[in-house]
Amino acid sequence: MDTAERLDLVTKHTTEVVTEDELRTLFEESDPSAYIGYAPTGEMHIGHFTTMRKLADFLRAGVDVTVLIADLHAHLDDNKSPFDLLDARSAYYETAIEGMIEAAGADPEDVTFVRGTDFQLDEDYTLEMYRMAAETTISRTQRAASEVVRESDSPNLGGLIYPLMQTLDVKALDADIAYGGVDQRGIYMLSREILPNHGGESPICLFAPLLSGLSGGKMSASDEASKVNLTDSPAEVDEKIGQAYCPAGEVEENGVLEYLNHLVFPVLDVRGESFVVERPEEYGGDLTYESYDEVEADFLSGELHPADLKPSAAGAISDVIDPVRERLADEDELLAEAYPEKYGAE
RNA sequence: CCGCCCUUAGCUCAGACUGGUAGAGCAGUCGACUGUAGAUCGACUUGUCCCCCGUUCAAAUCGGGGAGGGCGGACCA
Repeated sequence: MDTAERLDLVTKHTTEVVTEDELRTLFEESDPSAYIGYAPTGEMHIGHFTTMRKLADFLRAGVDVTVLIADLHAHLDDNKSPFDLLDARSAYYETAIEGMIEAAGADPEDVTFVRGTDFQLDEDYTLEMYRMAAETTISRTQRAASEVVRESDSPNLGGLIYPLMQTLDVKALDADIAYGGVDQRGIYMLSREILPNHGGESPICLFAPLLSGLSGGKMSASDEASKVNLTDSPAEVDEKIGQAYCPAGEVEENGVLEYLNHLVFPVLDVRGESFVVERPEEYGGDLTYESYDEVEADFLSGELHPADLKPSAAGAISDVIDPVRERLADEDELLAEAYPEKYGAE
């Protein structure tokens, strides 16, 4: 695979590359390494899946991939995970992520998993963190973390340490590329700015798009109707997609189309399958699509009506999610221990 | 260590001074209209009033104690 192909594979379905020149140089000079970090907080959903699916592209392009389960970060961010549940949630995240990588057509064995507490308590790391804390202003740190850390009138100190640690993670994991959703942009721009002053190099950044909520607007992790969960049954997926905001002929904030674009088609692509819309004869009969662009074109022209698209899209989404759901169902103690108040015994 | 303020529906808050067992907006649910959803109309639902004790015929409301959160002062050899 030549450099142009690798670049294409690595950058497609991203919203921004900082910077493309640096990335090209990186591929010409070496086999790069990339990392993505996840703080094990709430349950994983389809947004995580679209971001994670790209790891399959990285692996195919010969990029060394590390997934960081950022357990300390999960507690630092407004105590989103209780301290004594960090291990259980980390275990759940790891299994769910392995399932997503496998469902995306890659081998989870090819990915290196690391937990935050494996290295974030080391003396070198800690010492450098104190230096950073001394040399970085509160407002700069707040701005960096504003899209990631929970907003509050009385923010905790943990939310300010959060982006500093994330910056040090880049160096500790020896990652050339920092990958994540665009919500991470603020933090990694801070990293690019200050990491060179702390013994590291500015990471090259790749950002994945965030999916719109199914009710229109931003997806909210706490609003069940705005997203599909990895544990949703086909019936629940049908229900949620059926209720989704999906104006005919509009692409803006259209979650159904975004799911197809960023998750369903990339996976069908790897499997060599096409997307079939079952449609009553009354409206013209079934349609078969080989690419997302064809779907979007028909949707924009009015040829493809939302009421026909939705059930087929829901079915395709369920298919893609299914392996992950089954994996989690087989190991139901993972969810029970990670979220005892929801899945716990009795 | 001291002082002041806050805690009421899923969310933001009103009601407290002048006790009579609770309200608004948003959210949510259900219909109508659309070959989906939304928007728009129409209807509806929503509560250990932070906890305990006390006063009273009656406490979200008054008194005492406690918990959680916020702000300030003091201390600064």
